[in-house]
Amino acid sequence: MKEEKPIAISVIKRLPIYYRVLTKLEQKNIETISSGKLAEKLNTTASQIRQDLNQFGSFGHKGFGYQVSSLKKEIGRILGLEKQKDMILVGAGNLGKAIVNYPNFKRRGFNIKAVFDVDPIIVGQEVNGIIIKDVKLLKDFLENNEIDIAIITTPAESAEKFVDIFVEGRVKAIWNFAPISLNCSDRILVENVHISESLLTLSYMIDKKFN
Amino acid sequence: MKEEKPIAISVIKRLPIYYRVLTKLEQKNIETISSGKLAEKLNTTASQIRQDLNQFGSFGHKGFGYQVSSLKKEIGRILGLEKQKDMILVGAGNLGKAIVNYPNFKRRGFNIKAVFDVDPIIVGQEVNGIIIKDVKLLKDFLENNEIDIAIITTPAESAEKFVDIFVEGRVKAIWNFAPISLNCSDRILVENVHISESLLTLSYMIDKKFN
DNA sequence: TAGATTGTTAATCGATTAACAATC
DNA sequence: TAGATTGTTAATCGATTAACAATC
Repeated sequence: MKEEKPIAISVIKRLPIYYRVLTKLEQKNIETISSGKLAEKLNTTASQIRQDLNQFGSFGHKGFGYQVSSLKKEIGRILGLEKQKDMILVGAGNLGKAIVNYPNFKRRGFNIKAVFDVDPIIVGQEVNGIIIKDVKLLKDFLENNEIDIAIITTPAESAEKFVDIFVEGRVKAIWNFAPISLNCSDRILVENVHISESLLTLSYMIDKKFN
Repeated sequence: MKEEKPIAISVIKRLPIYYRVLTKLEQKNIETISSGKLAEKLNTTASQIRQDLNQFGSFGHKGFGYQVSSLKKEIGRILGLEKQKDMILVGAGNLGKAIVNYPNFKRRGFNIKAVFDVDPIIVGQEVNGIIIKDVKLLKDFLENNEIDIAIITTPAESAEKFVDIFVEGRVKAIWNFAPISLNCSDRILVENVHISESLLTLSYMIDKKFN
Protein backbone atom coordinates (compact mmCIF):
# COMPACT_ATOMS: atom_id res chain seq x y z
CA MET A 1 0.00 0.00 0.00
CA LYS A 2 2.84 2.36 -0.83
CA GLU A 3 1.73 5.68 -2.24
CA GLU A 4 4.97 7.68 -2.30
CA LYS A 5 5.60 8.44 -5.97
CA PRO A 6 3.02 10.16 -8.12
CA ILE A 7 1.07 7.64 -10.16
CA ALA A 8 1.00 8.17 -13.92
CA ILE A 9 -2.30 9.42 -15.25
CA SER A 10 -2.30 6.64 -17.85
CA VAL A 11 -2.45 4.13 -15.00
CA ILE A 12 -5.29 5.97 -13.27
CA LYS A 13 -7.32 5.98 -16.47
CA ARG A 14 -7.09 2.22 -16.70
CA LEU A 15 -8.35 1.59 -13.18
CA PRO A 16 -12.01 2.32 -14.04
CA ILE A 17 -11.72 -0.15 -16.91
CA TYR A 18 -10.42 -2.84 -14.58
CA TYR A 19 -13.19 -1.93 -12.19
CA ARG A 20 -15.87 -2.35 -14.84
CA VAL A 21 -14.56 -5.73 -15.98
CA LEU A 22 -14.17 -7.00 -12.42
CA THR A 23 -17.75 -5.94 -11.67
CA LYS A 24 -18.92 -8.01 -14.60
CA LEU A 25 -16.85 -11.02 -13.54
CA GLU A 26 -18.26 -10.73 -10.03
CA GLN A 27 -21.79 -10.77 -11.44
CA LYS A 28 -20.90 -13.96 -13.30
CA ASN A 29 -19.74 -15.47 -10.00
CA ILE A 30 -16.18 -15.84 -11.21
CA GLU A 31 -14.11 -15.77 -8.06
CA THR A 32 -10.54 -15.77 -9.29
CA ILE A 33 -8.74 -14.38 -12.33
CA SER A 34 -5.14 -14.27 -13.47
CA SER A 35 -3.49 -11.24 -15.01
CA GLY A 36 -3.20 -13.25 -18.23
CA LYS A 37 -6.94 -13.93 -18.50
CA LEU A 38 -7.78 -10.35 -17.57
CA ALA A 39 -5.35 -9.11 -20.22
CA GLU A 40 -7.12 -11.17 -22.88
CA LYS A 41 -10.45 -9.63 -21.98
CA LEU A 42 -9.01 -6.15 -22.02
CA ASN A 43 -6.88 -6.57 -25.10
CA THR A 44 -3.72 -5.66 -23.23
CA THR A 45 -0.79 -7.51 -21.65
CA ALA A 46 -0.58 -9.36 -18.35
CA SER A 47 2.54 -7.38 -17.64
CA GLN A 48 0.73 -4.09 -17.83
CA ILE A 49 -2.00 -5.18 -15.47
CA ARG A 50 0.46 -6.46 -12.87
CA GLN A 51 2.60 -3.38 -13.30
CA ASP A 52 -0.43 -1.11 -12.82
CA LEU A 53 -1.77 -2.89 -9.76
CA ASN A 54 1.59 -3.10 -8.07
CA GLN A 55 1.82 0.65 -8.01
CA PHE A 56 -0.74 0.46 -5.23
CA GLY A 57 0.10 -2.77 -3.47
CA SER A 58 0.28 -6.54 -3.82
CA PHE A 59 -3.21 -7.79 -4.33
CA GLY A 60 -2.55 -11.14 -5.99
CA HIS A 61 -1.62 -14.63 -4.86
CA LYS A 62 1.33 -16.31 -6.52
CA GLY A 63 0.32 -19.36 -8.46
CA PHE A 64 -3.39 -18.49 -8.33
CA GLY A 65 -4.07 -14.99 -9.54
CA TYR A 66 -6.38 -12.36 -8.11
CA GLN A 67 -9.51 -12.66 -6.01
CA VAL A 68 -12.12 -10.88 -8.15
CA SER A 69 -14.20 -9.35 -5.39
CA SER A 70 -11.33 -8.22 -3.21
CA LEU A 71 -9.43 -6.76 -6.16
CA LYS A 72 -12.57 -4.89 -7.17
CA LYS A 73 -12.87 -3.57 -3.66
CA GLU A 74 -9.23 -2.47 -3.61
CA ILE A 75 -9.56 -0.61 -6.89
CA GLY A 76 -12.74 1.01 -5.63
CA ARG A 77 -10.88 2.16 -2.57
CA ILE A 78 -8.00 3.53 -4.68
CA LEU A 79 -10.50 5.45 -6.81
CA GLY A 80 -12.11 6.87 -3.67
CA LEU A 81 -15.47 5.18 -4.25
CA GLU A 82 -15.94 4.31 -0.60
CA LYS A 83 -16.38 7.98 0.23
CA GLN A 84 -19.68 9.44 -0.90
CA LYS A 85 -19.37 12.27 -3.41
CA ASP A 86 -22.13 14.87 -3.41
CA MET A 87 -22.88 16.32 -6.82
CA ILE A 88 -25.07 18.90 -8.48
CA LEU A 89 -25.90 19.24 -12.16
CA VAL A 90 -26.45 22.42 -14.16
CA GLY A 91 -28.27 22.18 -17.48
CA ALA A 92 -31.15 19.73 -17.46
CA GLY A 93 -31.51 19.18 -21.20
CA ASN A 94 -31.42 15.72 -22.69
CA LEU A 95 -27.79 15.11 -21.81
CA GLY A 96 -28.27 16.38 -18.28
CA LYS A 97 -31.31 14.19 -17.81
CA ALA A 98 -29.45 11.19 -19.19
CA ILE A 99 -26.73 11.68 -16.60
CA VAL A 100 -29.16 12.16 -13.73
CA ASN A 101 -30.79 8.89 -14.75
CA TYR A 102 -27.54 6.97 -14.98
CA PRO A 103 -28.26 3.89 -12.85
CA ASN A 104 -24.85 3.18 -11.35
CA PHE A 105 -24.03 6.49 -9.74
CA LYS A 106 -25.73 5.94 -6.42
CA ARG A 107 -24.40 2.42 -6.08
CA ARG A 108 -20.88 3.75 -6.51
CA GLY A 109 -21.31 6.56 -4.02
CA PHE A 110 -22.08 9.40 -6.42
CA ASN A 111 -25.10 11.23 -5.14
CA ILE A 112 -26.87 13.94 -7.11
CA LYS A 113 -28.18 16.43 -4.58
CA ALA A 114 -29.74 19.01 -6.89
CA VAL A 115 -30.35 19.84 -10.54
CA PHE A 116 -30.54 23.36 -11.99
CA ASP A 117 -31.65 24.93 -15.25
CA VAL A 118 -32.39 28.40 -16.69
CA ASP A 119 -35.38 27.44 -18.79
CA PRO A 120 -38.68 28.18 -16.96
CA ILE A 121 -40.30 25.29 -18.82
CA ILE A 122 -37.74 22.86 -17.45
CA VAL A 123 -37.64 24.31 -13.93
CA GLY A 124 -40.11 22.40 -11.77
CA GLN A 125 -39.90 19.23 -13.83
CA GLU A 126 -38.81 16.03 -12.15
CA VAL A 127 -35.85 13.84 -13.15
CA ASN A 128 -35.16 10.62 -11.32
CA GLY A 129 -37.10 11.90 -8.32
CA ILE A 130 -35.38 15.28 -8.21
CA ILE A 131 -37.28 18.52 -8.82
CA ILE A 132 -35.29 20.80 -11.13
CA LYS A 133 -34.47 24.13 -9.50
CA ASP A 134 -34.06 27.59 -11.00
CA VAL A 135 -30.41 28.36 -11.63
CA LYS A 136 -30.87 31.61 -9.67
CA LEU A 137 -30.91 29.48 -6.55
CA LEU A 138 -27.51 27.94 -7.33
CA LYS A 139 -25.29 30.36 -5.39
CA ASP A 140 -27.44 30.11 -2.33
CA PHE A 141 -27.53 26.33 -2.56
CA LEU A 142 -23.75 26.13 -2.65
CA GLU A 143 -23.48 28.35 0.41
CA ASN A 144 -25.59 25.93 2.38
CA ASN A 145 -24.38 22.61 0.97
CA GLU A 146 -20.95 21.09 0.62
CA ILE A 147 -20.65 19.84 -2.95
CA ASP A 148 -17.81 17.73 -4.29
CA ILE A 149 -18.59 17.69 -8.00
CA ALA A 150 -20.53 20.07 -10.24
CA ILE A 151 -21.65 18.62 -13.55
CA ILE A 152 -22.01 21.08 -16.44
CA THR A 153 -24.33 20.02 -19.25
CA THR A 154 -25.22 23.44 -20.60
CA PRO A 155 -24.42 24.83 -24.06
CA ALA A 156 -20.85 26.02 -24.53
CA GLU A 157 -21.74 29.71 -24.28
CA SER A 158 -23.15 29.56 -20.78
CA ALA A 159 -20.70 27.01 -19.35
CA GLU A 160 -17.90 29.43 -18.60
CA LYS A 161 -19.84 31.73 -16.30
CA PHE A 162 -20.58 28.91 -13.89
CA VAL A 163 -16.94 28.24 -13.13
CA ASP A 164 -16.61 31.29 -10.88
CA ILE A 165 -19.79 30.42 -9.04
CA PHE A 166 -18.47 26.92 -8.40
CA VAL A 167 -15.08 28.15 -7.21
CA GLU A 168 -16.83 30.66 -4.95
CA GLY A 169 -19.12 27.90 -3.69
CA ARG A 170 -16.16 25.70 -2.69
CA VAL A 171 -16.98 22.98 -5.20
CA LYS A 172 -14.00 20.64 -5.50
CA ALA A 173 -14.29 19.53 -9.10
CA ILE A 174 -16.14 20.19 -12.34
CA TRP A 175 -17.22 17.43 -14.68
CA ASN A 176 -17.72 19.41 -17.86
CA PHE A 177 -19.69 18.24 -20.90
CA ALA A 178 -19.93 21.59 -22.65
CA PRO A 179 -17.78 21.58 -25.80
CA ILE A 180 -15.31 24.10 -24.46
CA SER A 181 -12.12 23.87 -22.44
CA LEU A 182 -12.83 25.60 -19.17
CA ASN A 183 -9.92 27.68 -17.98
CA CYS A 184 -9.31 26.26 -14.60
CA SER A 185 -8.45 27.94 -11.38
CA ASP A 186 -6.08 25.83 -9.31
CA ARG A 187 -8.67 25.82 -6.57
CA ILE A 188 -10.90 23.50 -8.58
CA LEU A 189 -10.32 20.36 -10.63
CA VAL A 190 -11.77 20.16 -14.12
CA GLU A 191 -12.49 17.03 -16.12
CA ASN A 192 -13.57 17.86 -19.65
CA VAL A 193 -15.61 15.29 -21.55
CA HIS A 194 -15.65 16.21 -25.20
CA ILE A 195 -17.93 13.55 -26.60
CA SER A 196 -17.85 14.69 -30.20
CA GLU A 197 -14.08 14.62 -30.41
CA SER A 198 -14.10 10.86 -30.38
CA LEU A 199 -16.42 10.97 -33.40
CA LEU A 200 -13.80 12.91 -35.34
CA THR A 201 -11.18 10.34 -34.40
CA LEU A 202 -13.54 7.63 -35.61
CA SER A 203 -14.05 9.53 -38.85
CA TYR A 204 -10.31 9.46 -39.43
CA MET A 205 -10.13 5.74 -38.80
CA ILE A 206 -13.03 5.01 -41.14
CA ASP A 207 -11.33 6.86 -43.95
CA LYS A 208 -8.05 5.10 -43.28
CA LYS A 209 -9.61 1.64 -43.19
CA PHE A 210 -12.14 1.84 -45.98
CA ASN A 211 -10.39 3.99 -48.57
CA MET B 1 1.33 15.47 -47.72
CA LYS B 2 3.25 12.28 -47.02
CA GLU B 3 1.16 9.54 -45.47
CA GLU B 4 3.53 6.56 -45.58
CA LYS B 5 4.10 5.59 -41.95
CA PRO B 6 1.21 4.80 -39.65
CA ILE B 7 0.34 7.81 -37.54
CA ALA B 8 0.30 7.31 -33.78
CA ILE B 9 -3.16 7.22 -32.23
CA SER B 10 -2.07 9.81 -29.67
CA VAL B 11 -1.53 12.25 -32.53
CA ILE B 12 -4.92 11.49 -34.08
CA LYS B 13 -6.64 12.11 -30.77
CA ARG B 14 -5.15 15.58 -30.58
CA LEU B 15 -6.33 16.64 -34.03
CA PRO B 16 -9.96 17.18 -32.97
CA ILE B 17 -8.72 19.39 -30.15
CA TYR B 18 -6.71 21.49 -32.56
CA TYR B 19 -9.75 21.60 -34.80
CA ARG B 20 -11.98 22.87 -32.01
CA VAL B 21 -9.56 25.60 -30.98
CA LEU B 22 -8.98 26.70 -34.56
CA THR B 23 -12.72 26.90 -35.11
CA LYS B 24 -12.97 29.21 -32.12
CA LEU B 25 -10.07 31.36 -33.34
CA GLU B 26 -11.69 31.61 -36.75
CA GLN B 27 -14.92 32.81 -35.15
CA LYS B 28 -12.93 35.49 -33.37
CA ASN B 29 -11.49 36.55 -36.74
CA ILE B 30 -7.95 35.70 -35.74
CA GLU B 31 -6.21 34.97 -39.01
CA THR B 32 -2.77 33.77 -37.96
CA ILE B 33 -1.39 31.82 -35.01
CA SER B 34 2.03 30.51 -34.08
CA SER B 35 2.65 27.08 -32.61
CA GLY B 36 3.76 28.84 -29.42
CA LYS B 37 0.49 30.72 -28.95
CA LEU B 38 -1.54 27.65 -29.80
CA ALA B 39 0.46 25.64 -27.29
CA GLU B 40 -0.35 28.15 -24.56
CA LYS B 41 -4.06 27.84 -25.24
CA LEU B 42 -3.86 24.07 -25.26
CA ASN B 43 -1.54 23.70 -22.32
CA THR B 44 1.00 21.81 -24.35
CA THR B 45 4.31 22.58 -26.10
CA ALA B 46 4.94 24.30 -29.41
CA SER B 47 7.17 21.40 -30.28
CA GLN B 48 4.38 18.90 -29.95
CA ILE B 49 2.04 20.87 -32.17
CA ARG B 50 4.63 21.28 -34.90
CA GLN B 51 5.64 17.65 -34.58
CA ASP B 52 2.00 16.54 -34.87
CA LEU B 53 1.17 18.69 -37.87
CA ASN B 54 4.31 17.78 -39.74
CA GLN B 55 3.27 14.15 -39.77
CA PHE B 56 0.77 15.23 -42.42
CA GLY B 57 2.55 18.01 -44.26
CA SER B 58 4.00 21.48 -43.92
CA PHE B 59 1.14 23.85 -43.25
CA GLY B 60 2.99 26.76 -41.65
CA HIS B 61 4.97 29.75 -42.85
CA LYS B 62 8.40 30.29 -41.39
CA GLY B 63 8.59 33.51 -39.42
CA PHE B 64 4.80 33.93 -39.35
CA GLY B 65 3.07 30.85 -38.06
CA TYR B 66 -0.07 29.18 -39.34
CA GLN B 67 -3.04 30.53 -41.28
CA VAL B 68 -5.98 29.70 -38.98
CA SER B 69 -8.61 28.97 -41.61
CA SER B 70 -6.40 26.98 -43.92
CA LEU B 71 -4.94 24.93 -41.08
CA LYS B 72 -8.45 24.21 -39.86
CA LYS B 73 -9.38 23.10 -43.35
CA GLU B 74 -6.33 20.85 -43.60
CA ILE B 75 -7.07 19.18 -40.27
CA GLY B 76 -10.68 18.73 -41.33
CA ARG B 77 -9.49 17.05 -44.48
CA ILE B 78 -7.12 14.78 -42.53
CA LEU B 79 -9.99 13.78 -40.25
CA GLY B 80 -12.16 13.01 -43.25
CA LEU B 81 -14.71 15.72 -42.54
CA GLU B 82 -15.06 16.73 -46.16
CA LYS B 83 -16.75 13.42 -46.94
CA GLN B 84 -20.27 13.13 -45.62
CA LYS B 85 -20.81 10.35 -43.10
CA ASP B 86 -24.26 8.83 -42.92
CA MET B 87 -25.27 7.68 -39.47
CA ILE B 88 -28.09 5.94 -37.64
CA LEU B 89 -28.80 5.87 -33.93
CA VAL B 90 -30.26 3.04 -31.88
CA GLY B 91 -31.72 3.83 -28.46
CA ALA B 92 -33.62 7.10 -28.35
CA GLY B 93 -33.57 7.71 -24.62
CA ASN B 94 -32.26 10.93 -23.16
CA LEU B 95 -28.67 10.31 -24.24
CA GLY B 96 -29.74 9.30 -27.73
CA LYS B 97 -31.90 12.39 -28.06
CA ALA B 98 -29.07 14.57 -26.79
CA ILE B 99 -26.81 13.23 -29.52
CA VAL B 100 -29.41 13.62 -32.27
CA ASN B 101 -29.81 17.23 -31.18
CA TYR B 102 -26.10 17.96 -31.14
CA PRO B 103 -25.84 21.12 -33.24
CA ASN B 104 -22.48 20.66 -34.93
CA PHE B 105 -22.92 17.29 -36.58
CA LYS B 106 -24.52 18.41 -39.78
CA ARG B 107 -22.10 21.28 -40.23
CA ARG B 108 -19.20 18.85 -39.99
CA GLY B 109 -20.69 16.38 -42.42
CA PHE B 110 -22.22 13.92 -39.97
CA ASN B 111 -25.75 13.20 -41.07
CA ILE B 112 -28.22 11.23 -38.97
CA LYS B 113 -30.43 9.35 -41.42
CA ALA B 114 -32.61 7.41 -38.98
CA VAL B 115 -33.27 6.80 -35.29
CA PHE B 116 -34.54 3.53 -33.81
CA ASP B 117 -35.93 2.40 -30.47
CA VAL B 118 -37.70 -0.64 -28.97
CA ASP B 119 -40.08 1.23 -26.71
CA PRO B 120 -43.52 1.66 -28.37
CA ILE B 121 -43.99 4.90 -26.44
CA ILE B 122 -40.85 6.34 -27.98
CA VAL B 123 -41.43 4.98 -31.49
CA GLY B 124 -43.24 7.63 -33.53
CA GLN B 125 -41.87 10.53 -31.50
CA GLU B 126 -39.88 13.19 -33.28
CA VAL B 127 -36.31 14.26 -32.46
CA ASN B 128 -34.68 17.09 -34.36
CA GLY B 129 -37.09 16.56 -37.24
CA ILE B 130 -36.61 12.78 -37.41
CA ILE B 131 -39.44 10.36 -36.65
CA ILE B 132 -38.20 7.53 -34.43
CA LYS B 133 -38.64 4.13 -36.07
CA ASP B 134 -39.30 0.73 -34.55
CA VAL B 135 -36.10 -1.24 -34.13
CA LYS B 136 -37.74 -4.12 -36.01
CA LEU B 137 -37.23 -2.08 -39.16
CA LEU B 138 -33.47 -1.77 -38.57
CA LYS B 139 -32.31 -4.78 -40.61
CA ASP B 140 -34.42 -3.78 -43.54
CA PHE B 141 -33.23 -0.20 -43.36
CA LEU B 142 -29.60 -1.27 -43.47
CA GLU B 143 -30.26 -3.42 -46.53
CA ASN B 144 -31.53 -0.40 -48.39
CA ASN B 145 -29.20 2.29 -47.10
CA GLU B 146 -25.45 2.58 -46.94
CA ILE B 147 -24.56 3.62 -43.43
CA ASP B 148 -21.11 4.66 -42.25
CA ILE B 149 -21.63 4.93 -38.51
CA ALA B 150 -24.12 3.32 -36.13
CA ILE B 151 -24.52 5.02 -32.78
CA ILE B 152 -25.51 2.81 -29.85
CA THR B 153 -27.19 4.56 -26.93
CA THR B 154 -29.11 1.61 -25.51
CA PRO B 155 -28.64 0.00 -22.08
CA ALA B 156 -25.65 -2.33 -21.79
CA GLU B 157 -27.73 -5.49 -21.96
CA SER B 158 -29.18 -4.86 -25.38
CA ALA B 159 -26.11 -3.27 -26.96
CA GLU B 160 -24.32 -6.48 -27.84
CA LYS B 161 -27.03 -7.98 -30.01
CA PHE B 162 -26.92 -5.03 -32.40
CA VAL B 163 -23.31 -5.62 -33.36
CA ASP B 164 -24.14 -8.58 -35.59
CA ILE B 165 -26.96 -6.68 -37.26
CA PHE B 166 -24.58 -3.82 -38.01
CA VAL B 167 -21.85 -6.10 -39.38
CA GLU B 168 -24.47 -7.86 -41.51
CA GLY B 169 -25.76 -4.49 -42.68
CA ARG B 170 -22.29 -3.39 -43.85
CA VAL B 171 -22.02 -0.57 -41.33
CA LYS B 172 -18.43 0.64 -41.23
CA ALA B 173 -18.13 1.76 -37.62
CA ILE B 174 -19.92 1.72 -34.28
CA TRP B 175 -19.89 4.67 -31.90
CA ASN B 176 -20.84 2.92 -28.69
CA PHE B 177 -22.14 4.66 -25.56
CA ALA B 178 -23.39 1.57 -23.77
CA PRO B 179 -21.22 0.83 -20.73
CA ILE B 180 -19.80 -2.36 -22.18
CA SER B 181 -16.83 -3.19 -24.36
CA LEU B 182 -18.24 -4.56 -27.59
CA ASN B 183 -16.28 -7.47 -28.90
CA CYS B 184 -15.38 -6.32 -32.31
CA SER B 185 -15.32 -8.15 -35.57
CA ASP B 186 -12.51 -6.94 -37.78
CA ARG B 187 -15.09 -6.04 -40.38
CA ILE B 188 -16.30 -3.13 -38.29
CA LEU B 189 -14.60 -0.37 -36.30
CA VAL B 190 -15.71 0.28 -32.73
CA GLU B 191 -15.22 3.44 -30.72
CA ASN B 192 -16.33 2.98 -27.14
CA VAL B 193 -17.29 6.08 -25.17
CA HIS B 194 -17.44 5.20 -21.50
CA ILE B 195 -18.62 8.45 -20.01
CA SER B 196 -18.75 7.31 -16.42
CA GLU B 197 -15.17 6.11 -16.40
CA SER B 198 -13.93 9.67 -16.45
CA LEU B 199 -15.98 10.30 -13.32
CA LEU B 200 -14.07 7.58 -11.51
CA THR B 201 -10.80 9.14 -12.62
CA LEU B 202 -12.04 12.47 -11.31
CA SER B 203 -12.98 10.83 -8.02
CA TYR B 204 -9.39 9.63 -7.65
CA MET B 205 -8.03 13.08 -8.32
CA ILE B 206 -10.39 14.72 -5.84
CA ASP B 207 -9.25 12.37 -3.10
CA LYS B 208 -5.61 12.94 -3.97
CA LYS B 209 -5.93 16.72 -4.01
CA PHE B 210 -8.22 17.37 -1.06
CA ASN B 211 -7.17 14.73 1.45
C1' DT C 1 17.93 43.27 -43.27
C1' DA C 2 16.69 41.47 -38.50
C1' DG C 3 13.38 39.01 -35.93
C1' DA C 4 10.36 35.42 -35.68
C1' DT C 5 8.96 31.01 -36.32
C1' DT C 6 8.86 26.96 -38.89
C1' DG C 7 10.27 21.98 -40.12
C1' DT C 8 13.05 18.43 -38.62
C1' DT C 9 16.72 15.93 -36.36
C1' DA C 10 18.60 14.55 -32.02
C1' DA C 11 18.13 13.92 -26.96
C1' DT C 12 15.33 12.88 -23.25
C1' DC C 13 11.85 11.11 -20.89
C1' DG C 14 8.22 7.95 -19.74
C1' DA C 15 5.46 4.01 -20.57
C1' DT C 16 5.07 -0.68 -22.07
C1' DT C 17 6.79 -5.22 -22.49
C1' DA C 18 9.83 -9.01 -21.40
C1' DA C 19 12.01 -11.85 -18.25
C1' DC C 20 12.59 -14.35 -14.22
C1' DA C 21 13.28 -15.38 -9.31
C1' DA C 22 10.08 -16.00 -5.57
C1' DT C 23 6.44 -18.67 -3.89
C1' DC C 24 1.66 -20.29 -3.27
C1' DT D 1 5.93 -31.80 -5.09
C1' DA D 2 5.16 -29.60 -9.80
C1' DG D 3 2.75 -26.12 -12.20
C1' DA D 4 1.12 -21.70 -12.30
C1' DT D 5 1.31 -17.08 -11.59
C1' DT D 6 2.73 -13.28 -9.05
C1' DG D 7 5.80 -9.08 -7.97
C1' DT D 8 9.52 -6.62 -9.67
C1' DT D 9 13.69 -5.50 -12.13
C1' DA D 10 15.67 -4.81 -16.60
C1' DA D 11 15.16 -4.02 -21.64
C1' DT D 12 12.67 -2.04 -25.22
C1' DC D 13 9.88 0.83 -27.39
C1' DG D 14 7.49 5.04 -28.37
C1' DA D 15 6.25 9.65 -27.43
C1' DT D 16 7.55 14.18 -25.94
C1' DT D 17 10.72 17.88 -25.66
C1' DA D 18 14.78 20.44 -26.96
C1' DA D 19 17.63 22.43 -30.24
C1' DC D 20 18.80 24.62 -34.32
C1' DA D 21 19.49 25.40 -39.27
C1' DA D 22 16.48 27.08 -42.84
C1' DT D 23 13.88 30.84 -44.34
C1' DC D 24 9.92 33.98 -44.72
